[in-house]
Amino acid sequence: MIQLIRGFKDILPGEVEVWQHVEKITRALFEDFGFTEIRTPILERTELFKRSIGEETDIVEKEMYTFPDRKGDLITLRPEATASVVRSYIQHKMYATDPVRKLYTIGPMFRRERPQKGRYRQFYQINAEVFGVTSPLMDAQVILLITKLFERLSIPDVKAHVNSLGCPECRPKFNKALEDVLESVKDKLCEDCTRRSGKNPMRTLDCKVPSCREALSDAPSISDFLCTECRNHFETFISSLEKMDIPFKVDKRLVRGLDYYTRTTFEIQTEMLGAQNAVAGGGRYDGLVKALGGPEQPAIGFGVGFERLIDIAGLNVEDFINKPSLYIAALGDRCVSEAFNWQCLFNLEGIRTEMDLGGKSLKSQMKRADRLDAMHVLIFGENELESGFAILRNMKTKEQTEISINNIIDNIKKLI
RNA sequence: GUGGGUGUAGCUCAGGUGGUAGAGCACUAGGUUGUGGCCCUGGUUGUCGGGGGUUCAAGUCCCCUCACUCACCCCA
Repeated sequence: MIQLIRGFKDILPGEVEVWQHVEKITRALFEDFGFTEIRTPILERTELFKRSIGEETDIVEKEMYTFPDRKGDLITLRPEATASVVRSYIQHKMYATDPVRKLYTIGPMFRRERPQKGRYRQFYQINAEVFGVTSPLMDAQVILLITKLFERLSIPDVKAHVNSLGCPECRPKFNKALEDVLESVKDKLCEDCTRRSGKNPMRTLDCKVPSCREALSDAPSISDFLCTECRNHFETFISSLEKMDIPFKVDKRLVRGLDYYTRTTFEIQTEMLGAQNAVAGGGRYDGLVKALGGPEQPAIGFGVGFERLIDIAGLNVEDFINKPSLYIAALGDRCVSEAFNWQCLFNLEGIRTEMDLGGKSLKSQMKRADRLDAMHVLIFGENELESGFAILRNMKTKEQTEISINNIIDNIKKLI
């Protein structure tokens, strides 16, 4: 037997209904906030991800599905959505008609990591990006949007963690100060942190190894190094979160794994996912559009892990499954072929109707109608064919009524 | 990439110290010659994850491998 690929997953009937429900809620909310959908390819030139996410990141270094196509060009299954959306924004010169664009997309991402709870090699993300707005008010609105999404999906116990990573003006000063501290405690750091110290010192801040946390307990905080503009930006952001009554926590150790972030970053965390505590994450990336060859346009965006969302949403599959409203139990060849016509007509009228074409006994047809949870059963055998009246049984009340076979579609439409 | 746990019927799982595979549920047929759920009776289903080894004999012991799962790492 051929099995699906490790870390990949079938979404089966039953689950799909829940997915559709979550998508529906998401689209409605995002569109109310002025977002429009964009769909980009899942394959892009490898270069795009290297330049946006960063060469030194774990994603690019060891998690991407990259391979040469038949001409030898290196292409990659997208590990995240932002790079593609930015590419598309630039390529189609969306900034020309109106630099302010609010885009969302829902689709699969691919990362070759070891699978575990809440982590798949193909996973779905809801993504939203806002281009062309510098104001921190937009940062707050983005958090509001995520918070409301969770609220509408009745997701309990999530908390927004927020931080500022500064900008190309102030971050180097912070990095310098951090590097000095790292240098002074370098013999206490774990192997990973030693490596990070040189390449990406900020990432040592979210190391979970206790000895590293201890060694870095009085490491400088980025908030002490923010330039005036970044500080103002962050403060306005915080105060507008407060004004909107959005619960959040300033988390100075919140650093993120992608290089393109500037200023505001955030993560929505939960205790319900085992080791994976982030359901959503994102931030501002004011330099990325330009870095990828576009004009200087600020941007902010986030991704929500679809599987993780569904994991903690506690939605009942039963509430979403589609039950037939009518089951036709026909007996004998003549009745089956007549009933078959009716079934087609009912379906075309929007009345979901099931029947058995295999010549089964009435008892077994009733059993199946029961299993499918059909509301009504239409019984139609030789007796009914002769009398001209079929029997309609209500499966809940067990009430049975005779229905004239002439105009049976209309007669039944009136009753169910 | 590293470590732990688990792989037996469609599902949930039994199968001391090796002796040739079971239960419940599900499915199906009948009891009820044309009426579902409850009850009763019968029936179907297995490459015991895969490969190799030890043995007269392996679901059981040994080796290898694969998958699932949880954790590290990282992230959605």
